[in-house]
Amino acid sequence: MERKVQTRREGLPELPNLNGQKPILRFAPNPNGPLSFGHSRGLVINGEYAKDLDGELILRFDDTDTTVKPPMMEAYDSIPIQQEWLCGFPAHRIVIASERMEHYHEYAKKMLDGGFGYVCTCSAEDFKVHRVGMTECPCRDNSIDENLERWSKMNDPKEYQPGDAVLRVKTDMTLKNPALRDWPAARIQTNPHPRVGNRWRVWPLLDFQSAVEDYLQGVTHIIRGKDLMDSTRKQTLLYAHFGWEYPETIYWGRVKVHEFGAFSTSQMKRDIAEGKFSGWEDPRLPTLTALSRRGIQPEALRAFWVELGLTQKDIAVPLSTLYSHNTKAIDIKAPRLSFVRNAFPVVLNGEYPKEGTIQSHSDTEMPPRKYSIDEGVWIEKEDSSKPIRLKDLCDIDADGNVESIDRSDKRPVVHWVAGGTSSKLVIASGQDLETVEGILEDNTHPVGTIVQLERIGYAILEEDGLLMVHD
RNA sequence: GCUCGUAUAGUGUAGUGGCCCAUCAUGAAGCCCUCUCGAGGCUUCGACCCGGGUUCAAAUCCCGGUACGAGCACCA
Repeated sequence: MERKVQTRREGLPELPNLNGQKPILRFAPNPNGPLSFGHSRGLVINGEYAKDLDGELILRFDDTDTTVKPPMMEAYDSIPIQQEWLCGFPAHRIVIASERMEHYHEYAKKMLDGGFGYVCTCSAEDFKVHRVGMTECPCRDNSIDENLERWSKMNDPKEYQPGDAVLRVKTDMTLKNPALRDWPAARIQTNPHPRVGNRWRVWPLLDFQSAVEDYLQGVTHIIRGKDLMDSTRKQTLLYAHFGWEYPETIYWGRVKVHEFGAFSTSQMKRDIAEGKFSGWEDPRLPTLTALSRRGIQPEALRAFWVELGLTQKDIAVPLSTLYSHNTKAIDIKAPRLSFVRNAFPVVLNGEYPKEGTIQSHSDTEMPPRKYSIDEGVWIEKEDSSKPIRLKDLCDIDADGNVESIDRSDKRPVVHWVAGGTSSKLVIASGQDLETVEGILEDNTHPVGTIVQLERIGYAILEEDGLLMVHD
């Protein structure tokens, strides 16, 4: 009996409603800090589609909030670098929202002119009562002229102050979903923006700014977290007012990586300021710079996210899944090296080759490593005082007497160092930084080389020691 | 409370009515190879949330239940 082999879809699912067009995708972080692991999903998914379908990836800085999550100037420079590192190509366009404010103002005014927006002077608390009670606020029925006048008052420093008035999109106060009822589109902020200072007073909120910008840029597909589902619905209502067609939208669910815990950009910023972490590159942090420093390869990150796919399911994945992809990326080019922790000296008695070479990598043609022994070697304390096989050298008994050059039995094979240099291996485990002292085999690999420490795992050579990649 | 969404092995994932006693990866266990607890090869383990309905036929469609998650900000 023959059974047909089931066809399994490889990679990302097909993009819906492509209709032969090249997709225009975007990834829009808030530049209030460097990119982190969480951002990498959006970058990878949007980037892979843009690359595979010969479309375009827009990198957009949604930096219209100067109060709650104010922008950080260095992020404007670091984010494009991190984006290119991760995606493997630079974004086709970079859009900075704070420099396109005149467009948002233009469409805000069109909204008022068209009678589908209004300036609301109710307090947030008062409006909440209307939202919950499905009642209309008094500002809703004001004339277009009244609204235009109030709009200019919002923009006038001598008139409305922050909190006095917001611009709202007129939807329907009896909509089933409370989130959609006359949602806010813009508000007054007087904190200076790091890029454009106090040039603007009325700033758009995400749902409005993003919607207008997606339209202006001709975005065809929006792929984002399902927490933004209501954003889509709000923006679709706005698009209907303008007579635009909303892009195809796809969502992914929440991802929890247990080892990373709950890091937020603002929390990390505080912890770094308090000295809890050494900086954005601290190997304990889930930032892209830290991951890169720790030897995580961009292709591993890409394979990881593509494999998780685009389901709306909430998932929890262990970091070991990412590590498994990373091993595939680094093993083939990682030279082997010995690092002896808790070094214990063993004097060798008997005949054995005092000089020789050992393979650097059993599956590649890497130049072999040389060793030279005076009278003994270092082994790990845990391996001492029992018969062992010194890897690639000889069998010895518990006292260091050489028993055989060839492997004679199934005794454990142990790594060792002759000479060597004392070094340290730093291991980031959760919130802790563990340092292990040891002796590293002499080598000429440059800083930044990812090596495999035999019987320990992968590590990256740094100026002052070794940083554990993963095992 | 209201609204929206999701539910396949330990963890992820494929699968849109019959090729499914369910795919692939990861994980665990074991074997082979290898002078690493690495890499590679092989074997084994292990799942369609529950209850109804539609149908000749349901993991797949419909309805309830349950669980989990998200939104209801003058944050993104």
